[in-house]
Amino acid sequence: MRWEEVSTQACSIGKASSVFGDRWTLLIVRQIFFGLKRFSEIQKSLGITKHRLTDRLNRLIEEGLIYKHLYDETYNRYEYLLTEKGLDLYPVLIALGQWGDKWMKDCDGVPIEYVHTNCGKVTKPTLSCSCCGEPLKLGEFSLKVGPGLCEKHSRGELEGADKMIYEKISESETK
Amino acid sequence: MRWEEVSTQACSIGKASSVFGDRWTLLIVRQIFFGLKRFSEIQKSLGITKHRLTDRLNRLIEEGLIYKHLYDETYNRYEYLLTEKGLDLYPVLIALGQWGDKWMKDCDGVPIEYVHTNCGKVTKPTLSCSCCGEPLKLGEFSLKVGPGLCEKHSRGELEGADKMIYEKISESETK
DNA sequence: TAATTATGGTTGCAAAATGGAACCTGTCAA
DNA sequence: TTGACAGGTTCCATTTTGCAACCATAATTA
Repeated sequence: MRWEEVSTQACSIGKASSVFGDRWTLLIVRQIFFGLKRFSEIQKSLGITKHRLTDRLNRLIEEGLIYKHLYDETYNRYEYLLTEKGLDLYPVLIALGQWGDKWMKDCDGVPIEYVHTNCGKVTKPTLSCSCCGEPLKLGEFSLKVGPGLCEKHSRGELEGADKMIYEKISESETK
Repeated sequence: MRWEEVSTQACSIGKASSVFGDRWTLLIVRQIFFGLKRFSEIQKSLGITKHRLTDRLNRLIEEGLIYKHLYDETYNRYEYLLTEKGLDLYPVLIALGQWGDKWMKDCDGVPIEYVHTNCGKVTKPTLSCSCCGEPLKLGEFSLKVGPGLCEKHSRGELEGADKMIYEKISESETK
């Protein structure tokens, strides 16, 4: 599979990866999420070249994750803001942060904490079941072929990664 | 910041990104997570070149996310398995999948579903507060400078992305 | 008034990462 | 003894990225 084909996968993780499978994109989204909205802020903070940043911001605009807002007409200054689609990445950013906090920590402790406004406490966000609300732990859930893979399989359209995922998951289901 | 320096960030999302900031690494982890353990399975399913796959697998071993297991001595066959550190990425994979399900879906529906063994239902895993158990929605949590950033700031060690994140978050805290 | 600085870029070229294809070693199966 | 498969390695072309210089506009400073 060439890189351009990655986005054509049925698997949602694959599709999402096609947007974030490069050095900077996720870090740029992080910066905007944390409040760095202007070109120069993002560029200086990440040390990414302007060239590359222009490229990535345009890509993110094309993908509908951010939009450009002219906030000062006389100065002609822009800020980049997250759309609903972009904002909705917060579980990914938080999950990645939690993983980093746990597995790549240094001696100074957690760099950023999250305060749940409703209960007022510092929280370590956890994945939970949408039905029963219990934490979704490893080993307490199983994978299942969904309608998306199933339909494509019956039409004989599955190939590559999707096909092998289909096979592995159906195999594990019958066990 | 050069790419090699990304891993030196205090921010956990940055550190985590330094492992996954390339085209294939996260997809490889996904394949192993979904049950594709062998070199040739992963290689064929992703269509990645053997060269690149060797590279990425070695990197993942170095980082402690996977290990190589000789499961057939006479044939000299290996499988790649996730370590605890690698398995612990499941919330990231699931969160990314949920985002893709929502924002990059096609007409056939969700490709993969998760069944919560405890309650028996198909679940859409959600981030929840570790203290009160309520779903952690956008706008219902705030960011806070944690001990990691705080210590480094008082020692004057913050720079680049970390420094600007520190400033933005302290600013939002006082508001 | 002239020179300098800040923002938000673009352009051109060198360096690094990636992809494609061929090749290699060990084992088995026909 | 030929072929096939697993699990790689090597070499080279293509693509992506990084670096540095440049540009236009507006504001600030000397």
